[in-house]
Amino acid sequence: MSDKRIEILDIAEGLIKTRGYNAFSYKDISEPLKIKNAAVHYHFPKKSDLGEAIILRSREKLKKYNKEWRKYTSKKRLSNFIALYEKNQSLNLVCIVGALGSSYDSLPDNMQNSLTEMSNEIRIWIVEMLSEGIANKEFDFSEKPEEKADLIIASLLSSLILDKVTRDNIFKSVKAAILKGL
Amino acid sequence: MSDKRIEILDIAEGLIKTRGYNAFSYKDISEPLKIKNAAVHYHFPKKSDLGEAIILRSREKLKKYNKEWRKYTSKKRLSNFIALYEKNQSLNLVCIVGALGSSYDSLPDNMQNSLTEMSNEIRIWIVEMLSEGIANKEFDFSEKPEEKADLIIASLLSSLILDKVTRDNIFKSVKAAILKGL
DNA sequence: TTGTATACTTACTTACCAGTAAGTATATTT
DNA sequence: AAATATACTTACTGGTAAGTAAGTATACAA
Repeated sequence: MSDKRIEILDIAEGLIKTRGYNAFSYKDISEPLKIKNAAVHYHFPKKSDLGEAIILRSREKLKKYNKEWRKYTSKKRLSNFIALYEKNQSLNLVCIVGALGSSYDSLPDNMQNSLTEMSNEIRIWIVEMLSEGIANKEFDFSEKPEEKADLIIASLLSSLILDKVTRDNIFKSVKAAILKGL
Repeated sequence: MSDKRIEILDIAEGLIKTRGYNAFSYKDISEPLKIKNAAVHYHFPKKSDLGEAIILRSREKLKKYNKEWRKYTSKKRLSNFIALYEKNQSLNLVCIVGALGSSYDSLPDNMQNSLTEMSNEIRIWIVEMLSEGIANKEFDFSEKPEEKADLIIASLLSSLILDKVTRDNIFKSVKAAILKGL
């Protein structure tokens, strides 16, 4: 991947995570990079191509982490997963699923499909993490792993949204509540 | 409030809850009502007026429920609160805070402010509900009411988003997990 | 050295969107 | 009966957005 392509993806991802898919234009990307709007179209002919590329890049990153973290305990893996959201929070960003999911019906088909696949990949991953933690007695909770996973993912996702809206630190208390419940 | 004004608010609220604030136009409202786009501008001169009116109407509704439900037990009140989300879920809608909050930085100032006030009103309300439930032994949990309230609000909010994205029933398991944790 | 791929710029089209000014129909008030 | 308020329509402006066609500069390869 060329440098410019990566720079475009980085800027667009930031815009999606603060303003959403429908509130940015190619001008918002081309201006800070000091190129023309048509240059962005050269790399990503349609806006939906750019949107899909951002989702795919995120899915690749998660796949990479999934592999890398296999050597760690379940506890450590979950803690690392929470740290991914903490990173967004420190930059005042919403996560991709939250940013795009809330306007799901307005998204082009290719983005809807890739986003759906992404969120299901995350769910499977976390269920696996929790099930293993229960099996080797690192975790102790009464809910079904699927139920627990959904609760964790859901609360992390929206704590980022609520952090912006309430102008308070919801993430902190949600993180504490999640760890207490394991 | 006139009939048309209410009809406009209803349609716009549905559009926000499925597509987000930046993905609908006055044409999307005027067409189904069989009026001209300028007629919508007559009722709400600027789009941000319409956006703010939708938030304000929601806040009024919540204030009304807050009053009406005072006669009920804490358990019943919380159950009613969850039912508000269940209503959205059954219509495949995201809640207002989720729909607007995820693109917070793109919203006009008046909407940002009203949305922030709304979410803080909800937090105060739920903390009150939980604190009373603890005091009269209807509830039994170890977290601080503030922490618990944030977890409940956060998980409800994003279960609606994740329902759309995963095309599964996250809300159901999140609701179960919340009730189990009280 | 000629060709070809890459990474753009220039210049444009088409379309839509928010917003407005001016006029019209109808009902209500004075 | 005249004046006024309400709820629009008609007709328009200015701006911006997505997307494209054609041309240019550079590097590297045949």
